[in-house]
Amino acid sequence: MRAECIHEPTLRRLPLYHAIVAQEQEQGREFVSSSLIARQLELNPVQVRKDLETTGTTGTPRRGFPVAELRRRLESCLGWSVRTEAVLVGAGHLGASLMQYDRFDRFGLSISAGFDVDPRRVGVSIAGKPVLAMDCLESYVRERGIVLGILTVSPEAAQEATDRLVAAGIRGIWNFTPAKLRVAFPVMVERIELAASLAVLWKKLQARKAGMETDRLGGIEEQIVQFNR
Amino acid sequence: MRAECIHEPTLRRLPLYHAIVAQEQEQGREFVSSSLIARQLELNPVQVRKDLETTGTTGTPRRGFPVAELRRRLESCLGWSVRTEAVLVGAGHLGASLMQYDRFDRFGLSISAGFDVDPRRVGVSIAGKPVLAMDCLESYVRERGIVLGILTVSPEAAQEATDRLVAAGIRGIWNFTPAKLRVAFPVMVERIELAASLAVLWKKLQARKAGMETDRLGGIEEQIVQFNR
DNA sequence: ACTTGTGAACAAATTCACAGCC
DNA sequence: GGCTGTGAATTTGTTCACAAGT
Repeated sequence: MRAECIHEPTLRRLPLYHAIVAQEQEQGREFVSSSLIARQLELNPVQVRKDLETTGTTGTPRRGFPVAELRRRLESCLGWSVRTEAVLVGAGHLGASLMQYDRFDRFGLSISAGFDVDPRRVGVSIAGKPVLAMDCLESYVRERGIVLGILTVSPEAAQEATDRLVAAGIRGIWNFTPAKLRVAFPVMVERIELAASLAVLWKKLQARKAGMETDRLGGIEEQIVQFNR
Repeated sequence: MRAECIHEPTLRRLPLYHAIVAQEQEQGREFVSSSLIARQLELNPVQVRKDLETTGTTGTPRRGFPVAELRRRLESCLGWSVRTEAVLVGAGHLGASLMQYDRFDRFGLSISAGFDVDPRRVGVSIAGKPVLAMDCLESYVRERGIVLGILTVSPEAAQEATDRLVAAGIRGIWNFTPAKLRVAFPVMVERIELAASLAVLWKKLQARKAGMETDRLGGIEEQIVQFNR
């Protein structure tokens, strides 16, 4: 709906809500409350309500939010109801596992082909999708009007692959490499930040230790638990 | 150093700074300025300075920050200077690609073994690391005092694998599955949020379209470019 | 009781403005 | 001129407090 006014922190929480809502729906529940969701995710119920409000769903007091409608709206806000075709560049182990990952279906994402420089990988098919030679990339993307590229090449090869995707007319790149990609304006990049995630985990582990010490001294424990989001 | 007072948004940017600093160091540069980093990452230079300040590095006017020291301190804050052993559970395609991923070395992470329920995967070795049967998990973890588990099993198997890791005395779990894991307090979980990342990318793509329309009407373009972080 | 929904208060994060230095 | 460093202002995000509905 007015999906552009959902701010990023909220957007990033929506998939979590969706998982719970879907699970509750499968168990036949018709209404779900913000506090139920909050409890399971260790979040503040008000935050959950505010987030759900941005999806346009309206709950009824004493009962909660209607599960079916909420799920539909979450999926719409997440962009899961629109099907988008993507090509994947770099059909190594990581690339292959993404090509096989059937869950992308629910996210509205379908990978229609993989590309690789290595001739030994070219010609095989992974999960029914062909792995093609890099020569075919531009024509394939252009002919099919593909808008999204998934990048799972080595970091050294990342920029060149990007340039070719951009030249072929791609609009967005989902970057699984640690490289910072240089792209011209209208192309959007979203990177999976492994290093950042790991850094946060290291910090949580440290905080845990610190927390347990203050704990022994009769300190607070809630703030530590909250880390575990 | 006083790594506990680094807040999360800053921490998540540190790997980006590190990549640039390392690159500049390899090119023989001795000083790097916050504005140079900011330009490359499309960030605000003040933010870069404030972030770098939390690492304890102090720059000198007109020259910038000393590259070698800055890099060392970044690595220390990121936890890359401490070596941590991990086990990986779920040696499928994704698991295998993580076991082979040599870049984890720099992050202070070393995966010493993989575990899998599938007997066809057990016994092989990936990147010189053994893939063992799940029966051996607890004893392996306990004997070696392993603190970190990497979870790359199917979402259905995630909770059970988690319970076994926790029972074996693991302290943190790096969760590559979409499952929300239930763990007892002192265990910390950090999840790679594919769905959230993809949702953000969908939104960027929409925003791009909207941005280009307002652009045509003589609007602003900077805020859109900023998305591309 | 238990819920939604919301304005106000609060906290966190970012950006601005400018002083000081080379 | 270009740079660091920092308090203040601003923006953004979260939580509180409470009215209202069932």
